[in-house]
Amino acid sequence: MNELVPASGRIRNIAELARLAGVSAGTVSRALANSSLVNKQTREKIQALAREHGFRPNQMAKRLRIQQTKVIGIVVPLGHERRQHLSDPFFMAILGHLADALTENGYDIMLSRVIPDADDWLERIVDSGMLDGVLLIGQSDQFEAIERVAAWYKPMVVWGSLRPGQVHCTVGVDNRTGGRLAGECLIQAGRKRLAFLGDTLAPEMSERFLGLRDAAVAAGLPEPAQLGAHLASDVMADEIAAHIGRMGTEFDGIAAASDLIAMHTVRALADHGLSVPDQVSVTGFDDLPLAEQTIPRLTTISQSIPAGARAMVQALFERIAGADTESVQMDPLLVRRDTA
Amino acid sequence: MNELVPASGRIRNIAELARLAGVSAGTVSRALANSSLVNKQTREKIQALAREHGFRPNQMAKRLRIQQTKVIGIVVPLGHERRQHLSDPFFMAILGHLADALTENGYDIMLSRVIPDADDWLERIVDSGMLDGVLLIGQSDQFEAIERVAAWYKPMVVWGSLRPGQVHCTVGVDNRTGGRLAGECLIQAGRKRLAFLGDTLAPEMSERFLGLRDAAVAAGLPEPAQLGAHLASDVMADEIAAHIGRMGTEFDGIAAASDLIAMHTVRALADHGLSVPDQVSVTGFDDLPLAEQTIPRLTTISQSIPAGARAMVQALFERIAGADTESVQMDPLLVRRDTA
DNA sequence: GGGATTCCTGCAATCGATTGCTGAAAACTC
DNA sequence: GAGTTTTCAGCAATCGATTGCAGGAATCCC
Repeated sequence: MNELVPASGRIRNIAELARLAGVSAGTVSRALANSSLVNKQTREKIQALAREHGFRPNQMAKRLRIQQTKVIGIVVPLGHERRQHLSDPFFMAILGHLADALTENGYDIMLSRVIPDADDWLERIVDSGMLDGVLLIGQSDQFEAIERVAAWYKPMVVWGSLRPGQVHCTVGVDNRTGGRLAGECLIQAGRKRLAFLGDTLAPEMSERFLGLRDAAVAAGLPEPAQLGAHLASDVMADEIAAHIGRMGTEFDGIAAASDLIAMHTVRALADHGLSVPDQVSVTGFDDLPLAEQTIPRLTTISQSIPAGARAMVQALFERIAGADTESVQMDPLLVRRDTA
Repeated sequence: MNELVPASGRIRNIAELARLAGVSAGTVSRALANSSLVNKQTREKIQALAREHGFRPNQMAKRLRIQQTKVIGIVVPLGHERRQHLSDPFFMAILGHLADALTENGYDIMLSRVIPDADDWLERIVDSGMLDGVLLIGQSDQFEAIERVAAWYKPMVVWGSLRPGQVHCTVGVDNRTGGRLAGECLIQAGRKRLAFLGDTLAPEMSERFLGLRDAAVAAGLPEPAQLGAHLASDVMADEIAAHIGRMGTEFDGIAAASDLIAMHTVRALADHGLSVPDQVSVTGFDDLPLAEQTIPRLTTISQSIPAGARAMVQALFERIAGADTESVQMDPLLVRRDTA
């Protein structure tokens, strides 16, 4: 009967299915979209045929035509940390929540871990024609590049800190206040020799340090030391161990730049026979789910990751719809547990 | 001069750039691809023009034409665990390594977290025309669905366990042996009342339990208990705490189904005044980077995640190239630390 | 200078969908 | 039964690239 259609083999496109059904491609397209423009019986016949042959229309073609990809890019710029993995737990935690919110709304996720060597890395992503919008996790040291793109590309929301006058829309916590809270907590615990453990290249991080300094200054203490620690997990542990080994009991209050750094710090202190929180107090930053499960449990500054992810997605959707959204700065919260 | 081209505004496509350069669209396409088919001077002129106007060709169109998307789907089926997040640390760890390997080879990553309610969830992903290949993390309870698709869709590699005669290509660790190693470790530590903590719905997990049972039987011990624990992090902690609270000192050797469960277990035991490893021994599974940083450090079964990720990507590339690849089963390794 | 090569460039088909427009057939109105 | 409205299917343009083929111009060879 149907010598026009390859008897075996799968149906490759809408035209083949159309021939099989004895209608035109346009009709098939409408039928599969369940459009009332095509007669109910024809519609159901075509749908049944599609099901039977396991045919599904090519999304690439659809999206090209529609000019709407239903894909959001989630991008982690690793300008200052070339060796950091995607496996950074903070990133992973927020990614999980972003993925939940986006998939619920019918969007797919394209993941890019970018090491910004070419200076148009963000333009390339944004301009690829593959994305309806972009979520950036962290500003890294790429503030300028982000500003440049934000000037003309609206559907982009960035997790990070807010600088006065910036163009791009950020969602984040007030890192300076967070740093201050950590400092105040250490000071209340009677600590006087404070240190900040973590690199300060990314703006978020340097603000946390400044907050810690604010607290120290307000309490009449000397300026805290700043000890670098990379975020790449393979070297972080060693670096922290080296710091702890070198400094001995020079510091008695350590504000870590992240929960992960704090965990490593507690571990390294234990290895040197220093007990937390009896001899040294330690605070983290992020309040990852893990922070509650370590022994001792981590005292930390909560970023409210689920709320942050929701805010990012909401702002992004508004921007995709054409609105202009303000940046969101959430309040950090001190979560007192066992390490400070 | 050029009234054909919108004086302001960005260049939207190759045709506009062609008009600007005074050549045809085809030539622009070739020039941007740096094809030697176009004269060097024209080529450079066009490239300069593209740079100047910040023009980048639309990837969607290119990929439709090329029939090659340079996108790999990474999919986590959550059949048995509807509430599990992407933030599961094991998934995140392997995702990090997969992302590294894929981006190095010029592929983008499309992330899907799927709750398989419709039974053609995998067909829909594989058939979307958006992907050159698919990596599945975990078989969940979807063995049949995966087999069905693997019968006709070659470029797919699955992290999980190997059943005799299966069609789909897996990479994973010998989970049964891993479970046995954990059991032997507990038994060597003098433990006699063993329990497995974790759900056994996914094949990987049930094999780990069977391995533990093998070890118990071989040592003449009674069959270990199996205590369910969901992988969703928000309920896991409570469930584990409840188990520990209920069982008291009924068990003295606990093989956890994952490092995360082990961490929660150690924490819950500490909350009940039970010391690890003095009173109870605990083993994990996965050997996540975290396992080394907890206090006490976790004794666990190593899955060698980096090697596994590399193997998955390599097998996938071979399959994309048309080859048929064998499943890979890696040897698990007992990593003795402080909890058993 | 004539014929053979080489070098470029443009034309038009193609990838696989969607959708505005046109008009034939069916249904309805009076 | 003529005229009007509604329903539904097909045609062809479109999204934005890539690429095989054809052929004109330039170069080379003798």
